[in-house]
Amino acid sequence: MNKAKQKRLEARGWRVGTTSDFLGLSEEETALVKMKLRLSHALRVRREAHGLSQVALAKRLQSSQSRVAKMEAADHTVSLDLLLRGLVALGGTPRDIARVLARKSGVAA
Amino acid sequence: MNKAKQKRLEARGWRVGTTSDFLGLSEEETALVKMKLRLSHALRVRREAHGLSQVALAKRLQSSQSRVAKMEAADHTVSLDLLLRGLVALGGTPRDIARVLARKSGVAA
DNA sequence: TGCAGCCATGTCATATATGACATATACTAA
DNA sequence: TTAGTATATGTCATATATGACATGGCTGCA
Repeated sequence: MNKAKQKRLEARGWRVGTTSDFLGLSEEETALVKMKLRLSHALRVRREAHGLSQVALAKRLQSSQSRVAKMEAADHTVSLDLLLRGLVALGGTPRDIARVLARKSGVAA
Repeated sequence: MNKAKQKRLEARGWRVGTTSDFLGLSEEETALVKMKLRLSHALRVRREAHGLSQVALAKRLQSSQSRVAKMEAADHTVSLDLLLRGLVALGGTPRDIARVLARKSGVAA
């Protein structure tokens, strides 16, 4: 179980341990993981809202299906950069993306 | 003159050409550049607010002075990732950072 | 039974970002 | 002047992220 999955469970209300530092997550690491999870979740929600498959989004991004899958899984090999580019490719504006980052639960569209 | 500097001038009100696509910036590229500029500006503002030199911040980030300088210059060799890590290292929360992304002008603290 | 579309996951060669270093400029104080 | 501090900028070896590919699971449909 890696940190990302760990954090995702918690974000969905599982309250593993004391929410934050179950495994040695520094405060700064948790902030980054939190952002990553929000972005990756929003990516999936929006991709589906657009009726696109991972393959279709990958084409827009000049990337590959496997990478899109990893993006949505908040894989540790995926940068925040790439997630931001993904959201932008789905029509997200800076203001949109700001809302995603600020939101506690990844709401729709 | 690269795209970043181009965009920064414009953000400060220079209105180079027709603001946006003076050089062939796609809409998606401008969104990303916009975010980068807001983050880099916020980084400088906050670093100074904390009374830190670039060297001091670099130490916190386990990076180097030159890289911090490039971060604040929105250099093309700097990722959004690194900028986000920089802001987090200065105490920025996801919500804080969201405000930075949404803001038109990089306000303080 | 296929078979096709969609997604997950692992591997790998290469592209890109990064820290470190050198060096330059600007400003201040002695 | 010289010295010290802060910042800017270019280069480079290496670390990391990326696209591509292979493969497997799952669902629905012929």
